[in-house]
Amino acid sequence: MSELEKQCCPIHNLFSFIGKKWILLIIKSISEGCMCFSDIEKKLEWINPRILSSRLKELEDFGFVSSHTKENTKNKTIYCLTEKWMSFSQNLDSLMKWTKKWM
Amino acid sequence: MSELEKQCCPIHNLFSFIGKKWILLIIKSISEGCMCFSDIEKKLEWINPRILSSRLKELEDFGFVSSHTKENTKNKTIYCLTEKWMSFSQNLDSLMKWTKKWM
DNA sequence: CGGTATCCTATGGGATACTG
DNA sequence: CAGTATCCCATAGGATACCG
Repeated sequence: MSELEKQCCPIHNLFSFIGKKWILLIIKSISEGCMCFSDIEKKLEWINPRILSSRLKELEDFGFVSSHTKENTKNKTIYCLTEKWMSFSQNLDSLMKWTKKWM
Repeated sequence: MSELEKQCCPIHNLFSFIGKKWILLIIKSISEGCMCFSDIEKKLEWINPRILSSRLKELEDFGFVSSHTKENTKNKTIYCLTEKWMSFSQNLDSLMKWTKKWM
């Protein structure tokens, strides 16, 4: 990998991940409070369950979402945002200001 | 479009655009100084000319790159970064710090 | 309810050859 | 040199049906 690529790679990975379809909408949904699968499905009326399932896994792998399966409640899994996302989201304010001015 | 989508859309557009393959590498190349097509091609050794051409157009449409065709020099077009990119790039420092800590 | 499986199409983008 | 044209394949993701 060239020097150029080394410099760009982490930012590219970050942007291409967050830029994926549904990712931000899913995060925004969960940001209103931890949610189970069908809650998110309802919020994002047109999402395909296959896509939602795979996005949630990707979000977990990336570290922006954590999932917890509640005992006793027959497989009820809830999804929450992580510290990693909270930390990242601090960058969003200035980015949103930028988009308002330039996009 | 739902309220949720309205909130996320500009950021999504921004991230999905910058997250595209080659976009950051092209920008990084040009950031060393305005360049013509073949200069960028040489820097990014493995890029397909069809892709480079289309990415440069997208970058122009997005407003991150401007192109100027020099008279007298038979179709020599040079590509430069714009104010819009310069303004955006001010957000990159904190993002890079974030990636160093979290990715 | 909380997902998986299957199918299908559209788009992305690489390889290569070509043009003014 | 500065792209464009053609072809081709892999992946993304929507539709729908199904399962424990």
